[in-house]
Amino acid sequence: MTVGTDRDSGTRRRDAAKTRQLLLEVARRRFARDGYAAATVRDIADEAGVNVALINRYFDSKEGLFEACLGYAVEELARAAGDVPRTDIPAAIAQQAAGTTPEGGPNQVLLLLLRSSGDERTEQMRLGVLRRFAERLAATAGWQPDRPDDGQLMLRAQLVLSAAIGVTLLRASGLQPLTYAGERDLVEPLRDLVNGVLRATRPE
Amino acid sequence: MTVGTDRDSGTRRRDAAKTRQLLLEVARRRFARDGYAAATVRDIADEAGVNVALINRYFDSKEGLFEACLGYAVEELARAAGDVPRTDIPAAIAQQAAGTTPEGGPNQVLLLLLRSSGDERTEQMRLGVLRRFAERLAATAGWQPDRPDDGQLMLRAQLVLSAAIGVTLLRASGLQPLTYAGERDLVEPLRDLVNGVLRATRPE
DNA sequence: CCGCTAAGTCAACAGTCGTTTACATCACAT
DNA sequence: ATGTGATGTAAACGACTGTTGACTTAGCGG
Repeated sequence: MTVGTDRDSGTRRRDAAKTRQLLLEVARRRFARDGYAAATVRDIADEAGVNVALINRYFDSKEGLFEACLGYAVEELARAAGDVPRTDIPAAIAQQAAGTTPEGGPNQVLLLLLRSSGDERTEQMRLGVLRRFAERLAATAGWQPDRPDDGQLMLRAQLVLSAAIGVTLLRASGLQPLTYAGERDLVEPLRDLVNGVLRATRPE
Repeated sequence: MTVGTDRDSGTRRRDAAKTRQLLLEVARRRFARDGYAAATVRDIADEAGVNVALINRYFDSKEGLFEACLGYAVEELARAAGDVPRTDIPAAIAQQAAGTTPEGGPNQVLLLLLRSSGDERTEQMRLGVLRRFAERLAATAGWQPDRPDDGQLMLRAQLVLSAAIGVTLLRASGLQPLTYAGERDLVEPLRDLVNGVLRATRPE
């Protein structure tokens, strides 16, 4: 083998890229679930099964680790938004929301977008993603970047975004039946919500 | 005067009830804005202009202070819900949301409902308020406690609650134009949202 | 005026936080 | 096989956390 000998085939006991990735996965879940301040680097390192010092080695600081998590969220959200055929927003929202469970399910991207570290630069990063996301939502209702907007469309788009984020949060809180509603249960009500907010004042 | 002499008329330099109240007000704002973990007892005490030890004297612990804040939120929310004529939910939501500003405005009750201390008992308290709030919302759409619900109505009511909480959160994040939208700007879009979600499948 | 209790302050405690430094160990090239 | 840089570990640092006990002082009754 080209990689070092080990009991497990094809894996190395020491792989910087792999442990870095592992730290990121754990940190994303912990930051999303507990928030920045409540999530400690020791907890993250322990759950990842590595030493605490590696966080500072690979990410400089706790803040750096959080920023890396946020960067991942940005990419993931851009990727998810890119797949949406621009007509079925509710389905996309339902999918995102459904991926968030109280146990810290597979997908907590939207939750991460709400956690704050207090750092100004990270905060701007966060706001930028939210703004772009809202613009994309507004575009589905006829909003255009150059054309002067009276603010109504963008405001309504941000209202939809609010709902998407609120659903994710309340699901994480364990509120029933919302928490244990499947993706399919969420699509229809969300469609009514989006239509109500965005199509209500649509000119044509 | 029956109260002790002081430069300010009618006020005492030492008043347990008053300082307790002052601590509560500051704590509510700090907990709502920064979350439980990030808000330190020293910061709260300093902003209130009193000594840190008084927090433990009056509220036993930081957890006790947080619980007291949550209790206030419960009362405040019940009071606000009591005034609503049960027909104009959107206006009430808009009012609550409008009271939340990024600088930590006059009203952060909904924000407080999302902050978690990790304590199990406090968590149940939090969930209880959310549940009751959702039930009240569902009732406006015809839901009744005894009648068996297929989950649709309650789910949709919780969706509205999600939107209300999401708006409050995003406003606190500083997202524009949502953040600087007045109460009057919010009412119409919120009405469309509530109608879209709750009236869409209404039988009659 | 004096004393006693309530109200508030002060300083320190033990624990935990993020971070750093010095050391050990593995993987690979030579 | 062996040295060497990359990878991971252990232990400690100072700062900060919530909390506590002893102390001081204001306010009221006598």
